[in-house]
Amino acid sequence: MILAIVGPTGVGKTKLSIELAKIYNGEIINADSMQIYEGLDIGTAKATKEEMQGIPHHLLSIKKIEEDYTVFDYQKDARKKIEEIKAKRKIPIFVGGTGYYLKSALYDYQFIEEECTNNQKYEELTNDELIKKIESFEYGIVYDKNNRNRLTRLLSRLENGEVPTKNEFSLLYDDVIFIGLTTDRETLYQKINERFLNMLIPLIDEVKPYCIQNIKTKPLMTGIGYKEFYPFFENNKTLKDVVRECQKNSRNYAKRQYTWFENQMDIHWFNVCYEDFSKTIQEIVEYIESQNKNNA
RNA sequence: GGAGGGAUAGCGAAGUGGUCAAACGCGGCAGACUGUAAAUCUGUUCCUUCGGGUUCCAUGGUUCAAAUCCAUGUCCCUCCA
Repeated sequence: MILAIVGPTGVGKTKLSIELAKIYNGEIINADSMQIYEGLDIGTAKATKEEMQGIPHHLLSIKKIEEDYTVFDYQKDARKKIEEIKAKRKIPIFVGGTGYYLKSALYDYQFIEEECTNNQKYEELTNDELIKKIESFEYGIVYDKNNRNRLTRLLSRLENGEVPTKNEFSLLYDDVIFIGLTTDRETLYQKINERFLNMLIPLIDEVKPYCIQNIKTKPLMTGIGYKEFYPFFENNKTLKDVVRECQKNSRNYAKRQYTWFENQMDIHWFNVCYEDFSKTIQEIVEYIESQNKNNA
């Protein structure tokens, strides 16, 4: 059995994962693209040592903020972790909000080995020129004409000799149980706003050194709760505005996560009972049991 | 008390007689996703039974035609006393 706990930011995935790990003798594999990085702890709401309660956590804080890490790396790392944990006769429990990472690990995504991923050679080209080059391959590919990131990546793949395939994926493992944690939108947004306010003071301590030293590596420039602080320390924005922006970005992110999970994966959703979390756990355990019975 | 300026969709803001259900930005909602994914990109945003219907502070007027012109009123801002 492999458990995969998904859901939008701020619903309570971490808490659930640790409870389930205790019940099923599991080890947790992080599926959050930002928690991969060391030094991004508060803003990514990483589980603390105390919260982990001795449960082993994998792929957490494994990279330095100046290191690159992509789905390609994640897929390899995650699959290796599955084998390692299974070999110990323990249960791998994926937890995280990065749907793409999770899907790449558990479904049959195939990434071609490449020398490096520098797309700098395309910097000079306009989108139209990129498109022209893409079309010259005559694969009849559907592309996002304004999405520069994806155009350069697509062209890079094509020039690397890759032949595009259909976008349908199937599960690599037949014993994965997907558990989605959710709540109504209003409650979620309220939770997100509150959670950010509660982490604000320690978060400022965490981000400040990066801002002051003007360190702008990829994770710092993409992570919500990090990138927004740079203008504040340059005195171009008030703290109030930064807070509002972080909360808004988190809310928008949560929405995008729903879009992914609902349309890219087959998730069984559970409404969280915040008054009595044990009820939620109970409900999920029952579901897991029923799934195991079906599989047996 | 006197002189000006303004009131436009959830918000900000264009528009100054017809091509205006009204640019654009923000916010909201929905979607896409094969190496940046907490990223990047797309669509949509007065109501609608998709035929239409009702809008640009209010009322009245001019005109074939008004968000746009005129009158009065209400509220807001600036300046003079």
